[in-house]
Amino acid sequence: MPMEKTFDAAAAEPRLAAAWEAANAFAAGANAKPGAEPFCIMIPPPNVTGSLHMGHAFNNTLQDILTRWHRMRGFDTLWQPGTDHAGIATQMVVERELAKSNRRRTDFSRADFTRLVWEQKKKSRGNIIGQLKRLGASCDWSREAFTMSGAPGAPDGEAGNFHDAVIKVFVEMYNKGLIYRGKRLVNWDPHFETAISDLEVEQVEVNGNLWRLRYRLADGVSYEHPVAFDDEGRATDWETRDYLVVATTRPETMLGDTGVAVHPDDVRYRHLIGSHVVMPVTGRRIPIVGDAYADPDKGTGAVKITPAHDFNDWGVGTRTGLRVINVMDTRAAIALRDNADFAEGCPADLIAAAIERFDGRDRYEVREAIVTLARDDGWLDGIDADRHMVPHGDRSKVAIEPFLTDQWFVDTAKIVGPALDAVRDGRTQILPERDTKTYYHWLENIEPWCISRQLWWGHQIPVWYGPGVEPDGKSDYSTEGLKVFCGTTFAEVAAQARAYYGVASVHEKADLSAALEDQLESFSHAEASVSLWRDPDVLDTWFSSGLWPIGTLGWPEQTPELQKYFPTSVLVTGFDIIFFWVARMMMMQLAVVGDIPFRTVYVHALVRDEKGKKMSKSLGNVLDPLELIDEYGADAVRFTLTAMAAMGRDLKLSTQRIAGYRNFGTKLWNACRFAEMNGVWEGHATQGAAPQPKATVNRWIVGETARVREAVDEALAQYRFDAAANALYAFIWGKVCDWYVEFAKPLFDDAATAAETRATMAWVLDQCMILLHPIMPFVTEELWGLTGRRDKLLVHADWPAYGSDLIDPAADREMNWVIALIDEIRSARAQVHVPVGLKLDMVQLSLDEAGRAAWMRNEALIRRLARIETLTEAAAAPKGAITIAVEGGAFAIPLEGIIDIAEEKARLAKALDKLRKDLGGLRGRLGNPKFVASAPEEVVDETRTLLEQGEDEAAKIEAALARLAEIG
RNA sequence: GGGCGCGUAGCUCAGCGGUAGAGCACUACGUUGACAUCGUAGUGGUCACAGGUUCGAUCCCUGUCGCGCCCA
Repeated sequence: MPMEKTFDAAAAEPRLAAAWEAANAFAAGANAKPGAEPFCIMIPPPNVTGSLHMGHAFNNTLQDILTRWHRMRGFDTLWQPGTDHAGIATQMVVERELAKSNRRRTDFSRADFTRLVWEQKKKSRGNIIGQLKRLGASCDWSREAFTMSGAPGAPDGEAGNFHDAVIKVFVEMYNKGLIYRGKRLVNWDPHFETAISDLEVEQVEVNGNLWRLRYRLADGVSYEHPVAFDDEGRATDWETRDYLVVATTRPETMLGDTGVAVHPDDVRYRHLIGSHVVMPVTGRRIPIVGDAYADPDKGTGAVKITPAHDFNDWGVGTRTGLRVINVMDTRAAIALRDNADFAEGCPADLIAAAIERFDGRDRYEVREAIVTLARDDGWLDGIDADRHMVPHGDRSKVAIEPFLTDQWFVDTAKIVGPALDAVRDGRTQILPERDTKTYYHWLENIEPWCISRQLWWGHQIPVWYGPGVEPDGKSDYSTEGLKVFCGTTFAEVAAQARAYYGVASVHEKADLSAALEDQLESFSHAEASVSLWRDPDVLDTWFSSGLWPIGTLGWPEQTPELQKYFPTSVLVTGFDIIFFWVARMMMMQLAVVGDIPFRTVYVHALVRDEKGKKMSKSLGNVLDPLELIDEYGADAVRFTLTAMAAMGRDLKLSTQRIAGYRNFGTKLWNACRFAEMNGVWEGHATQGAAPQPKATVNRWIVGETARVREAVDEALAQYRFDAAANALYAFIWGKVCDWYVEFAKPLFDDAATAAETRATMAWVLDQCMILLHPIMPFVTEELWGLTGRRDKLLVHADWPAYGSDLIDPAADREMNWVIALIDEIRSARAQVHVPVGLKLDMVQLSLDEAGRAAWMRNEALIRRLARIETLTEAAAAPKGAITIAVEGGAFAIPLEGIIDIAEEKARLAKALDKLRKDLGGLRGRLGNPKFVASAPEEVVDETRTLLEQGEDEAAKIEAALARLAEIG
């Protein structure tokens, strides 16, 4: 059945994908040569509930190119797929679902809720995986991993040991002192009611106010505040104040103020350091402290200090010994009732009034209320509009609160060293190189990593608490006094506890109160026992995905895959997760197994819309890769992303561009169709070696093929995906289709050349399919199947290794001359408006030896492509002819009566003008003795040659012009 | 404020010490034995600006201007 005119991507893609799957084509080690070197890529696991966006499409296209390329080259290749359980994101999906029927997470038991999330996981997993498959991602799908596989409560079909790996790492790091628990100010997300890490906080610039509040000085103190200044900034007038004005963007936090800071060198205030103010509302007496954090140029120079609700204030409080008063609950509502810290040191009536007024209300409501109160009571000094940064949760999009809680931290300072060294000494290479700076900068200034999350979906922290034992033998159940047991299972922990407490039996209880209850009961038992309860928190998602390289390969089991594929070869990822993921994988792999996770990290940029805007749902400029695949085919989308993947640069995607590359696929398709019509594929089977044709044209295209193979390999070896794509585009369209296919037409008519041309064309087109396959897998696989008897699918075809040995320099020169001649004739014809279809006679005025030989050998195709009827020799050009000057010769085409003499004059004059300009430059250089002396010899030689050729050509054009002048 | 980039044809971008390229867009012509998802020919650039290094600078260095991004 003859080929269709175009490739039907929509129909072919599922069929081809099924064929690959049936052949197990992507399995680890498939198509590996004996003793092959391993090549392994770990997919950056998408969120299990996610769907494919343009960034994924880009990221996975690049990985697939590398994977397919290596697999075809016979490497022992593994592209490891999987998904991430994505703690907050996934829990959010389920909670949103529940909210539709007015239910909350807390309406369920933890186990029941977790079961719902597992169900959601099962339901959504297929989405993203199916979408990756539609892109053509050649992952070993039989090895699909999940960051929570094997976790307690995991349903059937979720076997695996990733959970074991995560727990084991936590326990080991805890035992080595790399993980600790601490009461610290953390970023608290009031929406999800959990701590988050620094990285999950986004700074958002918002329009707000700077409110100035008057805090009354205690003990009758007053001071002179400067109010007028001379030109040099010296105070010239003062007023007496018995209050201090502080400026704040967050008035509501004044309820937790425990100090006012001024700069120790600030002449306005420094004498007040050590004095006190009495707070409005609460009547609390708080000190004025000196600290360099107070910037004399910002606000009023005096800043209220709330150590419990601001990171900077926490620092000031720590340095100057201020109290810490927490006035908010986990949802960022003001919490004053039964708040002993708050009540301490304040008059009871004021406390009662404050509770009445503010307790239980949202932070923003209280802000309004405080400002109103301040205005009414006369301690609002003023309001200035102020634009400032407010930290927001990257998932919840609500303003985060610095919040004082007990959390678990990785002591990153202790494990950062090896991760820095590995990049510094080149064991791991980050590309583009500038991203190493980003990596260094972050790691060199690394902060402790808060890894506990107050969520239910995730790896529960393997820590159990029991009572502390005081010197007098009493049990201590206070938060600070608890004894921590860390182990991979309760049995392990129970053994530790039995030894620690010297008791025979240890029970596990749900929480502290259940444990206490049990403990009280145990007094009535004969046997001494202790009850422990597990830390309810789960680990940051990135803690587990930080173990992705070893975890997916089966660690802690010493699997053959781990032996073979670790350290992995390349990580392909976006720059936005260098900190989240890349740096942490480096630190953790080095800390846990003492080796780098990957040898190369290829960092790519962002996919933007065609105007350069970040794609976002709210802007409505999101291009959905799946819709694009539906419309243009996966190959077109892939090729577009590849061609635009200049290292480290954002790519602006337009559908026009995708359509252009879809056309490129069609172009190759039709070249193959042309071949089919000319019997090229009759009896064709994959050739092991390149053909050795005799005709110059065929020898030339074989050499060009060898060139592009080298270019593609070199480009891919350097991760220059764009260069690989462009080299193939230029070769297939610009060389094979534009010239070779055209040249072949007359060759097919000649019995002497037909056979070898068929063989050559078959080979060349095979090479096109092979070389293009990593970027455009579908159309090439389809063509491969349609065009010959094949032992293997194209996905497993042997990648060629031939090189410049196939280039025949003589054929190269000759074909370049032929192409230049055809170009010249076509250009001349078009410019003097000779109808395209008209066949003309041509006169050869002069031609050197090489030119004559070239003409002889290629006459048929020159005549055909330049539309020349006959060639005769003559010493001089006939009247009314156009002149064609080429290297080594000149031709004329008589066009008397057909062309406009003036037009031909103009054409030649223009050509001559450009030529003279070029020659002027060349002469100028050669005339400069310093150039001849200093420039490399080959550059000087080349310049001389160019000059000679140019002068020769100019002479011919001048002669032609002179002739035209005679005619008038 | 600190850091990293980027300013090349109308647009999107390659190039990078030897005198400027691609795709798209645009103009004219055209169904010549694959392809109109096409062909042929063409228009279009003091390579942001100013200095410096060099025989020679779009490319290297310095500064200026403009635009992004990241971290505070």
